[in-house]
Amino acid sequence: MTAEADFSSKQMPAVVIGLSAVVVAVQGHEPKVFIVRGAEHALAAGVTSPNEEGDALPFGPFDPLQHKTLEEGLRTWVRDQTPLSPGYFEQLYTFGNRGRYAGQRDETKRVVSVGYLALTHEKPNAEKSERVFFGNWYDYFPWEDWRDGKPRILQDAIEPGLKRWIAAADTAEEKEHRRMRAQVCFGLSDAKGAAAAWDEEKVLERYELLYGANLVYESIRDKGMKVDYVLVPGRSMLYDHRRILATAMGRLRGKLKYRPVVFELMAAEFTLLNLQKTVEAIVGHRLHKQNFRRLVEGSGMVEEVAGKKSAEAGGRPAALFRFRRDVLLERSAPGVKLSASMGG
Amino acid sequence: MTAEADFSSKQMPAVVIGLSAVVVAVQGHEPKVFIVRGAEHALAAGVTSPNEEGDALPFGPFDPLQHKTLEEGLRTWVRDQTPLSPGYFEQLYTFGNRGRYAGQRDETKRVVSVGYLALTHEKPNAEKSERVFFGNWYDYFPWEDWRDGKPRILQDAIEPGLKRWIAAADTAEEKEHRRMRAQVCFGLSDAKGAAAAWDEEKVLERYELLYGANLVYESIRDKGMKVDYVLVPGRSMLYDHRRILATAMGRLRGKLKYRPVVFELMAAEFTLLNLQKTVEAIVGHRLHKQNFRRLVEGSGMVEEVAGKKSAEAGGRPAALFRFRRDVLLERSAPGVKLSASMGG
DNA sequence: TGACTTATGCTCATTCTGAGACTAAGTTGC
DNA sequence: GCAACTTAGTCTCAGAATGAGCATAAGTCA
Repeated sequence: MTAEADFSSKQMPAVVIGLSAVVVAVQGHEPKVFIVRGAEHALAAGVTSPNEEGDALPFGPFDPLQHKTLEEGLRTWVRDQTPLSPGYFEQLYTFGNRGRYAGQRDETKRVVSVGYLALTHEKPNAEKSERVFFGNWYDYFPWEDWRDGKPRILQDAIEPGLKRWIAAADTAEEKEHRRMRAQVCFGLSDAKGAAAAWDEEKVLERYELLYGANLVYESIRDKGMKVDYVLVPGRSMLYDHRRILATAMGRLRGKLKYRPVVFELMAAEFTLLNLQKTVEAIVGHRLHKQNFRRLVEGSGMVEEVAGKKSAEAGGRPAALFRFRRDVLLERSAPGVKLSASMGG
Repeated sequence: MTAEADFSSKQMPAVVIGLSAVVVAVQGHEPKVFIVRGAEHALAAGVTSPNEEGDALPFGPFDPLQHKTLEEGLRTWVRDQTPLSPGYFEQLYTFGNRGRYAGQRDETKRVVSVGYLALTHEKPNAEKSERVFFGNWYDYFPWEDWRDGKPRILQDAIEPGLKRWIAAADTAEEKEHRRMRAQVCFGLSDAKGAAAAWDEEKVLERYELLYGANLVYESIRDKGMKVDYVLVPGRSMLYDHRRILATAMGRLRGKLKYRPVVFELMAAEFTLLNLQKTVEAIVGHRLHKQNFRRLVEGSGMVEEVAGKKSAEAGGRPAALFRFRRDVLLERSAPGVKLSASMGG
């Protein structure tokens, strides 16, 4: 036991801190992430080879001289790279794995990336182009959307892929270990046929499992492998950005349940169905309408607005509600409790 | 909107990543943190002036050449600086505030610190010395221990201090803002006398408020101030380590409720009272015994062991239980639900 | 006007909680 | 050996929260 921590030694290699933002909005009942696409961006970042192209999150390096805090640095990059001004920021996680930052050939310049979650309300007319746009987050994680029942991709691609991976284990012990992980993450039924439940918050765990099983593009890319089988469908991202997105999705799905963060995604006034659809978009499954209403109204987090709304599809016009901002300052503001319900 | 992220520019100042560990154990029904004390340690770290001395967490810099991941680096430092081998690690938060790393005079060498939480079970005979020991975490946060009712320190020091701070606001608006924050964090009663609830998870928010109100030593130290009033009692720590500890306490208090992490703090076999006292030590308030038992037994997380125990104080011997490790692999393993109860 | 759509109110059985009474099985003092 | 005390463990009970569904209200559309 020797304490020889030494911050001052000259031989400590420089570390660059990368800041990435998962900027989330819900448009047309679909969860969206702000995406920056293209080789220019990658080139500007100086960490990829020129022939790499793909989707990325808004990101940039932390500059200790300019930015007083990490979050301030992040806000600067978001301001520079997006037309948005999210009202909510939250730090997610700091990733420092070697080899997880594709294109980074120079090992002496290690990038550690700090991921942030930002929430905003943007109407669908927000700036759109080939290079910069809001992408549906289920394009990157098709297996996470259970709103119309269990996604096909699970039977069609993931379960076979995982079974192949399990079978390829060297030892019986390793095989059992893989089986367990698959069961916990994806609810794969075990030997006895007992299927585990799907936990919608385990987004990162599932992605990491697919990465470890070489079933997503990033694992192939990072390890420089060639594969002769078909990868699991779903868009990939540059660097470790899909992992950061997975972290954001899991975190947001969890946070929703105990903090009133949904309202950051809503317009100033909204109907309860609107609110429900937004929550459903995030958590990826449907809710029981009447109970959702009871919960939200009973929580005291919203107040009714005088006018009515009808522009929606034909049907009885819904009452408009507004978030009571002051509850943020009251007791520990609760979230939106939710319980699965596959039926409408 | 310009994307000019540039990771490769030479002028980007070097950033050193500091890794700090909050290693928690519960001994004799008291929550403990592993502390490294002394000027040598601070000197070795090269970031403080020689005349500074105080309590610190085990910590050290992240070395990108040696450590494959941040967590691996942290484990190395914990191994080197403590006699422990915690079974549970979790990343807490990454702090990058300028001026929050005391003694750091050289602004070009900015330290960003990544805090980790580690849990371990250690009997009270673990290595003890003046320099390296387990300290009661309520020594650093006396106002967080409500096990014997509301701590005196709140009326005696904190509430007067906060009132002074509120009164010292420049504008009426700022005054109201301060009042609100104090109310939310500390349950200070508002103008109408309505007292808000105490949320045991808001440990960090409370510490930050005291820091901002210049009521703890660290705020005075970091800003180089002189004060003519008495600070709120409670041990301080070097650097931003008390803030990291606060983060750990809040996180652990929250996590306890939805993940079975308490068991990391327990011996292999334990009585239910034992388990309850451990939970109480962490969350800082008492629980209803019968209901706690009902919950734990009903959760299926523990199984009874054949033998009985009696070594405890005189009374009926309690049954011994053991954590069912396999539940970690089952569905989303639940935590220990708990509800306040001031009575035994 | 009738079919259809969405909003909103209400009921009901079940489970979960918080609180407490009560019984069981040891130890300690005399 | 017995009274007094201490901790363990069972059981009850009322009220709140939850999950599911029925019924009615208030619009649109053809």
